[in-house]
Amino acid sequence: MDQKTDHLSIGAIAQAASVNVETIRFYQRKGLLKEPEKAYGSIRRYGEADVARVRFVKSAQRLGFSLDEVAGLLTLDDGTRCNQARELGQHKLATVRAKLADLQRIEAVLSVLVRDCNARRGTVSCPLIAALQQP
Amino acid sequence: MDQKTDHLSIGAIAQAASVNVETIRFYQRKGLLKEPEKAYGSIRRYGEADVARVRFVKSAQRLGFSLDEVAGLLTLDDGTRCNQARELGQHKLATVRAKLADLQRIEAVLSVLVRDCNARRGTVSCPLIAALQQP
DNA sequence: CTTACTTCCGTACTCGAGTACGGAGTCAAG
DNA sequence: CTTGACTCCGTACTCGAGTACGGAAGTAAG
Repeated sequence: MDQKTDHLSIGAIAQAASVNVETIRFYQRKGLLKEPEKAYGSIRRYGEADVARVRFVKSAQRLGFSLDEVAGLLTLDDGTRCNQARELGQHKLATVRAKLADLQRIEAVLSVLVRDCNARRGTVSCPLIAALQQP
Repeated sequence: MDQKTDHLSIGAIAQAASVNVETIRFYQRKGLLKEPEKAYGSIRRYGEADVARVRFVKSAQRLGFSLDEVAGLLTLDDGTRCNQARELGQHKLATVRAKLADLQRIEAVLSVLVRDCNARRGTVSCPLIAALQQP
């Protein structure tokens, strides 16, 4: 990438991306992050692009993507094989929309349960628990 | 619980609750489900209450509760501590809503990316990654 | 130059949520 | 009463996503 911005040690990139140093190394083993060359028998240096990449992994992960899926999303960043990338993007979009629908359903159920819990205070049994009893 | 309805073998309860036999045994080891006594050197029998309990675990799990959290909910099952159950539910609801917001953002970005993929050829940076930089 | 942190790298461990295995014992149909 | 399926139980394995450990080499401040 941009050579002149590759100045961060592994500890610095880890801190910048709010992850553990070991996590950086783990991602490198998984192929999610390249291992930069060590200049002159020295230590590896990372740049802002690497920080962004790690943050991206973490963000996508919070949305329920597995690391393998994130790896797939990251190939969209290539820019050189647009057709394959678009195809992959379309597939991911479908799964995103499915997850979205699931979460919306869950949100609806949970919010009703929590609200009823408030409203029916004093009633014999707890509606949240009762509601979960039915399949 | 109700003795006269305790007639199901472990295979039967597993099937009734749509889980694996091993999952029943796993839940017993976790303390999520009691291990019924075996009547006279025979096999263990389960009742409808046990089926309901397993289904409860599965339902709560689908709402994003971990098994430990489900265990917590189950101890509140006497119905007298609705407030505590509500608090657990509220906390879950907050995390679900956070996920929803993130997911909606990536849905928007991903759909734009897919639509503009071909037009975007040659562009250096990836809007997908850019979109996930915030929080 | 010394001392105290970092990095490097491999291997190994953790944790959650199960699944699989294998040699008993038990049950139910024929 | 035998045969085949099911149960019991312990142990061990899986898989994803990291964390921890430990010795050797590199680096930065005094």
